[in-house]
Amino acid sequence: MSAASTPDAGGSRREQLLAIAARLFAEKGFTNTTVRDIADAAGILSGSLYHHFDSKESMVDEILSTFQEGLFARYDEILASDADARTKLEQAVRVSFEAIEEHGPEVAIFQNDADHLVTFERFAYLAERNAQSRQVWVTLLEEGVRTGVLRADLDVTLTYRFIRDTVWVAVRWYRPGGRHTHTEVADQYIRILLDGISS
Amino acid sequence: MSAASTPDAGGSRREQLLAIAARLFAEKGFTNTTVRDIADAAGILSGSLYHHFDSKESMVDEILSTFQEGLFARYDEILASDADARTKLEQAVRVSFEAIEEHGPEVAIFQNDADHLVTFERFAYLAERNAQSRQVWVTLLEEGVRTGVLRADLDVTLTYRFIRDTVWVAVRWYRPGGRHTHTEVADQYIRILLDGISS
DNA sequence: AAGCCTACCAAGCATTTGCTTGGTAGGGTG
DNA sequence: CACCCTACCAAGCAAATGCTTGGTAGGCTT
Repeated sequence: MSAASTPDAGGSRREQLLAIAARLFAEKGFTNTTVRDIADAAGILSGSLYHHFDSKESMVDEILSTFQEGLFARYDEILASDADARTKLEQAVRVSFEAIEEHGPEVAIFQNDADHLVTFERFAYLAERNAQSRQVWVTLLEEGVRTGVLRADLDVTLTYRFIRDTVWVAVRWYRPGGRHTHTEVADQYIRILLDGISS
Repeated sequence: MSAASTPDAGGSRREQLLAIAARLFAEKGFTNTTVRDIADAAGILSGSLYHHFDSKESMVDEILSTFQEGLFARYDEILASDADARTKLEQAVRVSFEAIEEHGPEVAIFQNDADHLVTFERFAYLAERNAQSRQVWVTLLEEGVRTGVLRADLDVTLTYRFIRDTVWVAVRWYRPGGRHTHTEVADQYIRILLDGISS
């Protein structure tokens, strides 16, 4: 096999630059990160970025769409499985914390900048993904209520919002290699979500 | 009483401009809101803002410090009361959702821009307030575990993060006058937090 | 009537921003 | 050896940005 097209161990130059950009976008926000910031971090001049990408927008576009494609493929797997609602709910939570572990910058960008980006036609798919995500959680919650594993008096919409927000906002403080693994965090979160903190 | 200094029903001109700025900062972020945006929304030219304020920074400074002063006064009241830990925890949650109801823009600004602002010396007090907030929740949780109203195996630090994030992130979707009052949202949240969603 | 204060306008300046243009060095291929 | 491709540099442009400066209109006080 010829390694001519991707000579670097860390992926193609294009992928390296996207990883650098993702980290900066996550740290400082999309609009607050300049193309000069990205170029400096990569050790090149800002103009040189335009050899690889059309625009700053196309960078964040590729970062987000690639990430979401992978994430929703995993959600779909869970939805399609024949486990009970409680198990599927747990799996969805675990997959989310796994995404924070493996794709922290992408999650952070989506959390911080999606509202702004979605106002451009180019990023309309972000709104669709949002609706899709809502569908995943609401479906699982309703199935849980119907099969009796969740409280019958649950406000499904409100609960969906609590779960969505709590899971993803963890990207603000979770750091790989820190005091807890993402699996431990997911376990604790699932315990609180299902059984509460009361004794 | 002379009404010479505050002729307007909606507060002084200064306060009006701060309210306009707060709304825009919350919507688009601090750095992504220009002084021309604020001036346009107020119906004046951007230069005229500098008759009222030293800088864009001093606007967000006044917005955040005023808000936090009021919020932490309420937390202190709760901490000083002689109710049991569970009641105090509930009260702290209710006060937080009340803040979202009454000071949505301020909460949103703190959530979205505090990380960035705190890198300037001028906003060092934001980090202190953060530590203070942590102290409030951790104190209540530890008291709850000690007095037996909360599970003995609770990871207090992790639980604190879950509560803090879940409560404040609600500012992203909660809208006054919407389908639920802030009191109803607080009730549902407390129920989930304490008892879980499991049947 | 004189002076002062509040609230604003009109114009512009220095810097930063995303992006463009024309060019070059090095390596592989026919 | 001629050709081409990838990856970059050097220089700069138009627009946007925070903020400054000098001035004006209207009301209140003395």
